[in-house]
Amino acid sequence: MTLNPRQRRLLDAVRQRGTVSVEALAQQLDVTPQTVRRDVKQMETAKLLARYHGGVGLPSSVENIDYRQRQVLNIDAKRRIAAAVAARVPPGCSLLINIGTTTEEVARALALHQGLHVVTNNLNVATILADNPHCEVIVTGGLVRSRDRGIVGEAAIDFIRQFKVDISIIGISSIEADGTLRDFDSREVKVAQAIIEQAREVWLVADSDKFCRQALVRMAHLSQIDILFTDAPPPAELAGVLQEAKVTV
Amino acid sequence: MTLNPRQRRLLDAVRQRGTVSVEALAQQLDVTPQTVRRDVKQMETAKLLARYHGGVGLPSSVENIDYRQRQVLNIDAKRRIAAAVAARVPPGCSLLINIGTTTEEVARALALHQGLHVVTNNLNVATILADNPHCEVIVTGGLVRSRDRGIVGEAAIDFIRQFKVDISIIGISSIEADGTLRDFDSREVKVAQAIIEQAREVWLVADSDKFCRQALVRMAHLSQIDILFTDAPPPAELAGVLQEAKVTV
DNA sequence: TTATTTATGTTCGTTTATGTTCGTTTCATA
DNA sequence: TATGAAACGAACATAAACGAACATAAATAA
Repeated sequence: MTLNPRQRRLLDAVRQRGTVSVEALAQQLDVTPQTVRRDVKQMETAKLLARYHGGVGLPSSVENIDYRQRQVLNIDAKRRIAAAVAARVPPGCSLLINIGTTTEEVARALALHQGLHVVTNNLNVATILADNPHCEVIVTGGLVRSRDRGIVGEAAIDFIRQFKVDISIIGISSIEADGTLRDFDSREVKVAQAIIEQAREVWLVADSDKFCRQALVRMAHLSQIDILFTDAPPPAELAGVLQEAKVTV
Repeated sequence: MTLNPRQRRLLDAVRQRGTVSVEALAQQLDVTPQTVRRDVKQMETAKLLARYHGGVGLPSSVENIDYRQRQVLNIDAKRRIAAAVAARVPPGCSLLINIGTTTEEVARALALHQGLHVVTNNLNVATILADNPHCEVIVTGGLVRSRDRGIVGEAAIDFIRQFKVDISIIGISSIEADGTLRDFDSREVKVAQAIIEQAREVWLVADSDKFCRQALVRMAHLSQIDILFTDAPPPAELAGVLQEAKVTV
């Protein structure tokens, strides 16, 4: 289905807030609740959202729920980060992009860039960028993790080692106060390390939620990062560590 | 399509502002709304922008249209073929699945199978099957073709050569009367050949449209196929050639 | 020049989106 | 379980947008 601007705003509002009442949507979109219902009805049949008595929510969908929800978390911040990254990516350069919801937003933001060469181990990123005919997309081989459609494993690492790119764009699960970067999955970490090694420049994208989170496996240290893109000033303890890196907020 | 200067300005205005009303465009371009509509109509069919009642916006993301349309072509037949294939795939076996709309339907039909091991060079198949947690999905590395999200190139072939699977499921563009199987893209053909070589058994899926079509590049011969799944009896000339193969209709 | 095609404006009947009203359904709570 | 308030949806009303058909002017060809 093709969405008109109001429907798009509606969808954004729901994605951002998780669940919204019809009344609130009506007020926000400046139409009557009846109109909201009509929109919602259509978008429900298109599986874009789910409705319940009194409001609207995201579709529970057969797809991986927790990933879907995580994707929604902080979507605004991620979009802003993605836009900032996209603005700095020169046309015609080569990129390595890893797994993560933020990096997926980056892929979306790059949809209109010209002449990019992108290597990724994220099926979603590959799918998004494959739609851009001015973009050469190379996907790594290997095992697909169903949770987030990331590709991990030795095969993926070997594959990545074939390339040397201008910029690596990586997402992360946690940034500790001393600048240690961690993730939850050791296989993913190994891939990310390879991605870091094969790039002339490394950009980290992380919304502010990541600053105080805990994760298991050490991936790298902030000193290996050239630019950090985020949406809020990092906590004070980190500020010192960040001296080594150039930071955009 | 070729755009005249006014249409170019129109497109610029929409790109810049996101969504614009027909009325505003008419005023800005100094023509009547009717003319704007005529322009917009053309540019819509050229997928340059999306229209809705009252105005114009950017096309809702970038889906590969002609592929989408092809996907719908004969969808019923493809579903039936896919169901027949799925019914014959034993649980826990290993599969190689190549590019094609029919093979994608097969992937959908396999969504509930248990313990499959699937290698594919089709991003769509990988995405569909990755949603099935009881299924191990391995995607080949290589260049993503934006037209249909297939992965082609030397890297993909080398990758496939690492595996030896129970069954290969391949789609095709054309089956000639003498049993020659052809496709349009030589890169895709090379991948398909590798897929055939690495399987203990080869299943071909092809709806009846494929029987009388022409295509460029020779991929294989029916004698290399073990089972052909289709939706209508093949033409008489083919029947003889099919003696070598076991056929389900 | 004249004829023909093309692009645009004009008119008007048709469609669409949205608001309004009101009877029905759903939900929470007594 | 009964009851009332809130939410819902069907039906209708209306204004805006749309598109077909025709008119007209400009560009092009003969």
